[in-house]
Amino acid sequence: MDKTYNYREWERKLYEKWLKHKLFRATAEEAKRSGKPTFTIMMPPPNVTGDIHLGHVLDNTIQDVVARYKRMAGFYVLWQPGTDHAGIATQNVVEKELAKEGKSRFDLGREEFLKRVWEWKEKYGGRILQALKRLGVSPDWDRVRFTLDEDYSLAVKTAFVELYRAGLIYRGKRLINWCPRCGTALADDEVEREEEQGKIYYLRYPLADGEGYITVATTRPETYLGDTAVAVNPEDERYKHLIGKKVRLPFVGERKDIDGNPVPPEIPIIADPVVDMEFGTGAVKVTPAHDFNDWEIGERHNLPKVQVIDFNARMNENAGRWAGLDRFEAREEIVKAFAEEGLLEKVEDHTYAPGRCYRCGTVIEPLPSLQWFVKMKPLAEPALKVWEEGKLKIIPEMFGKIYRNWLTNVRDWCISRQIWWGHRIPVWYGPDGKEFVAYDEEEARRQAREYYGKEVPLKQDEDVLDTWFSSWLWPFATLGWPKETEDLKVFYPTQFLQSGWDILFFWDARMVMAGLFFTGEVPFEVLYLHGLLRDKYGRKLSKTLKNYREVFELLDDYGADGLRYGVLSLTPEGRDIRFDEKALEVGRNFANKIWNATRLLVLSSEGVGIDLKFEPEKLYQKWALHTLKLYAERITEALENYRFDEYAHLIYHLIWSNLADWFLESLKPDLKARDRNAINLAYYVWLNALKMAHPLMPFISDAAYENMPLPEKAPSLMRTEWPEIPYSFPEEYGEYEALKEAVREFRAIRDTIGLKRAPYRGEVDPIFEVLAGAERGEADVWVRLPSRLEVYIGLSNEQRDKVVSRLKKEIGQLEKVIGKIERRLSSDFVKKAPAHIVEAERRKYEELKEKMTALKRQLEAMG
RNA sequence: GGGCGGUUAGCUCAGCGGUGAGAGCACCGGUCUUACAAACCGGGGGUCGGAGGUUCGAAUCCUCCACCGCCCA
Repeated sequence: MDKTYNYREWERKLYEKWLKHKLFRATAEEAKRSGKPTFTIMMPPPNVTGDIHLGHVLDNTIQDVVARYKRMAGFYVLWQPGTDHAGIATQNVVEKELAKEGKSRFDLGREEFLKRVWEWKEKYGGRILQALKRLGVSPDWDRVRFTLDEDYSLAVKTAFVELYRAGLIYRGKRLINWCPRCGTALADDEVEREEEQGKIYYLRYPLADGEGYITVATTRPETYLGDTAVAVNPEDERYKHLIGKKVRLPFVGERKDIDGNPVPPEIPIIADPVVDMEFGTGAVKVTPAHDFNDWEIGERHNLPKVQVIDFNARMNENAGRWAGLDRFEAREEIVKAFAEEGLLEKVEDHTYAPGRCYRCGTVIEPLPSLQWFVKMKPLAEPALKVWEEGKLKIIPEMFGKIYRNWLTNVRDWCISRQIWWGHRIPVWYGPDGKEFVAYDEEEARRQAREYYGKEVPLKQDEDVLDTWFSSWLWPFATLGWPKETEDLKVFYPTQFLQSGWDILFFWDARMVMAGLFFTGEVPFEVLYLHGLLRDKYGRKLSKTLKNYREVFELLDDYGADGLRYGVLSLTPEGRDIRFDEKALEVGRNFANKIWNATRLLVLSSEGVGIDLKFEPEKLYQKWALHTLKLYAERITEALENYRFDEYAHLIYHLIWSNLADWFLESLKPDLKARDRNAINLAYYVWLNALKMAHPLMPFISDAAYENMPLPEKAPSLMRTEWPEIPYSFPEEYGEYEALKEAVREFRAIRDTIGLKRAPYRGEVDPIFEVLAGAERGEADVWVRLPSRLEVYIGLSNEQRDKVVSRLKKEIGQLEKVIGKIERRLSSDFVKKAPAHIVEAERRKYEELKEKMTALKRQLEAMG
């Protein structure tokens, strides 16, 4: 074995081996043949043209831990991988490429453009999955699905048609979030808001009937051109007398509303209770066509809707002299015009939160537009119910409340996107605009023939569906739905789904809705949400800040296991993760520790027949077996409860702090003596520890396993059984723990004097000598260790003074504790606390008291 | 405005009613002890955000306050 663990080489070698043995493969036939219960995990499909980042590392480490653990625990595991077509993001990437050639997608036309995107996808689409392999993850790569696969497209069309026929999809003219850069509508949750510094403008609107004006405050003066009312609070004494009067919008001629009807520049002053009297002047301009609140007000008061900004974010013909200007240029010009006429009262700095496109950051423009929507209420209610009834478990619990809050307030979902890359909406229109919803054109034609009584030309909707409209079908569409496949029967519903909390609404909640609606099943038993990775200062990881390193670099520097360990051990339950490379160092060192400990075992047992047969004899051996058992129980529990950070810490503590630091040190004399029984016991202990490390650190554990001369071996630890340790030695465990305490105290005293070895006296297991650096011998004084065991360290007269202060300190501490227990034992505690607690407290008191007397006597004897 | 969290050692976090408050990192001192210096041994360090309350017992439960953060409008 090499002196240090060469992870690069082993990672490559082992992954090849795992693939060669088809260890990740999962088929319905084999699942049935195995007779095992199935356990299905759906990989959140990464963006097909995206690059791997730390979020993927965390995502996939968690899934791999679960997948490998469940396989070992006796389940037949399917981990379904795949990628997502990420409509807007991918289209953006290709459009950017085109832009370099000076072209737009319209220059190419739909068909040619899509060809280009597919080319791009073929070229780069496998990249992210390839990158995941370096992490050592174990999904069934033979089943990779893509949301634009032919089968998958059928699922999407079916979903659309079924929802439409159930009356849950409709087309309507609504105010939607429009990204002028991406040129598409967005769903509400695709809009992000963050506070920024802006300005608030106070505009004077002259009253129509003559003298005076009313001042409105706005952050978006350019939309005044589309104002159709001024609203005040009905309780507002300042404006009560103005309600019902009209103002005349300056510089405005006749305008047309969105239905083409003329709208005059005189607009009413209306009263509406939503108006905040404290904000600005207490009077607000109402622009129903460009603001969601105003849209609502408009609906209530039957106001016309005047659009003044077009889909390119330019002012339209309703803007009169400003028509054709960009909306922000128009703002400047309009403010200037108001100022010139003395209609600008003032401008103040103002913090506000404009909506921005989550894909490109452009300020979104609310625009009235004809779009397709999904009615969410009827889908949300059952999704909420299954959680309330415990049929869906959300971990950590806190997110359940957030899930509930969202589902309770959910609004209709705008699913049409004005882009080309995606699932084209399966709707065809007749010459009169009549819509025919069908799986394909042929069926639409049939419907049209029936409707019109003759053949008419049909035109398919130009738009595509929101990507989430395809990914919400992922748990069953990947398994063949709507066909009734064997896969679906065997592997669905699934057991475990994990994601970052940021897509709880986008994806997780919607999958529950879709699962219930289309299959009548909760699509997964457990929804596990983890936090988002941030830098060590708590900032989001971002390309512009460059506050992170590439995953490949981290893999090179720390190895896959180091990265996996580091990321998982950092992950607190539910909260965001402050990423620090230091944690990866810990992981890398841990892997190296495992390697070296294995090396000790292997090198020191050459020539000894390993058959894993042994009899627990010595104290340290029984302690080790008991420790192994304790940790196996705790680790299993942590994994069963999806407490991954705890799992990471437990396995670290077992292997390093217990087995390496104590067990292997205690074993050394027996190794030297080539004690066959001791060595086989050690192999047993070590093998089981490696098994428990395997889900988190598959490479180093398997590398160690490969190096161990065992009678028979599986192709990977993943194909071995999860440990259940049938040994229990509570007595000896306690005894050895006391011995550890004595060893530490002996070492500490020896250290303060600066000795490498020191004489000792007392009844202890012989291993004490090895561990403590103690030997039988003579001394001037014998000092009792402040341990439960009666062990003495022998000192010369000169040395003892150095120890006195240490003893005094220990006595002081003990006194405090004893005092506390004394008070407790003479209080109501004795009467009211449960008997076994009181009993334990009494025992402890006696023990400490005894120790105290011994120490005090000792101190006196030393003068 | 509605909802959800957090505040424990210098840092990141665990502990979430049973009792000298833990881990890793950082820090200080020592060590080439033949698996490992990516290591070993030892050490210092916290009035568990504040104030009340419940309890025999509170970092842990309740109330209020302060500060920080997230989501939705």
